[in-house]
Amino acid sequence: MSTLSRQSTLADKIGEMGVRLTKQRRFLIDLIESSQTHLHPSDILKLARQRGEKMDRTTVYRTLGMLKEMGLIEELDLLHLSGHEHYYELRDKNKRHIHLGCVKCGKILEFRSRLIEQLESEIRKETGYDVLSMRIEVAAICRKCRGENGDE
Amino acid sequence: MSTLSRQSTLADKIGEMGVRLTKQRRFLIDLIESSQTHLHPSDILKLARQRGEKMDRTTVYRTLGMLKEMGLIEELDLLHLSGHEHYYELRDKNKRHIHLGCVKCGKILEFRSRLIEQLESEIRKETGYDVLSMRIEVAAICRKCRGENGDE
DNA sequence: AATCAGTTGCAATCAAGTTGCAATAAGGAG
DNA sequence: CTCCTTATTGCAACTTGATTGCAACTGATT
Repeated sequence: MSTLSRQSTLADKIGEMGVRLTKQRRFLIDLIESSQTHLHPSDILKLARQRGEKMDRTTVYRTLGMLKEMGLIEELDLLHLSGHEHYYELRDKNKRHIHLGCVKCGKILEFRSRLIEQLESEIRKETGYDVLSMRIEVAAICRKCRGENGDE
Repeated sequence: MSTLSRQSTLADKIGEMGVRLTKQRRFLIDLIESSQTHLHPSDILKLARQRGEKMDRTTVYRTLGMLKEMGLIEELDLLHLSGHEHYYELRDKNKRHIHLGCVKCGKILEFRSRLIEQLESEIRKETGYDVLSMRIEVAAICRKCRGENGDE
């Protein structure tokens, strides 16, 4: 499940775009491609250091910014349920999804629906805007937290 | 179009909740209720100072935080098209809308659709989560900017 | 192997938002 | 209308997330 388990699509794409594939970029890309969770810059930095990679905060921000500009990753706020950092995930144009966060326990659930694509094409049709990306974040209370305690 | 043009619903609600209605809160509430645009903390502070109100950054943040907690205003990121500040707008439960931002000129368009309500009830039904608020922000290119210049 | 523009790391800086606490003022009691 | 209590404000210091300028380094092409 790590670095070489599958070909890095991002690395390929980046190479094609004439961008240098440095050790740091390779590490960050592998991390995002293999991660099951939403990562934020300090996560990435911490993981890099744990694995003995040389990596600076600045590089993390710059690389994430670049990947975002290229449309390869998606930036999330996750409703700022904890801190104000941004989170990042691999972009998958064919599988738009919603992030549903519980304001009590902080758990993030991903939710898919064909309504998202419908909404997107409605926007295109009615406004004439060219949609690049959509961010749908929902603040909610999960069943467990609702059951446990009415307030707090 | 200003302060007294209509009764402040927010001020009433706040009064009912046993919260002190100070000069600063009154000003901020009036401002948000009468504003046609999305305001961020430094806008509010600047406007207060221009009108000779005594107001501190801290108070702006605290008051916005309180109104947000009470569910009376909505917090937006507007995709961070300019800076990382948060924007605020009056909450209107019956009129959920999307914020559509042009990544080139920065213009924000509001867009309504019955698909939003459908999406919300679908989430409730399928996940069992109790939805408190939804934030839908779309990065796009407006017709004008697309026409003018293919890249940049 | 040599080259060199693209990248990185570091230190300094910026910007947004928060905290602790003394001074102030809202609004109910008398 | 004045007093009193306590919530609220303003200020200064601080924290956190992100950015910038620049010298040193390195990937990849010759």
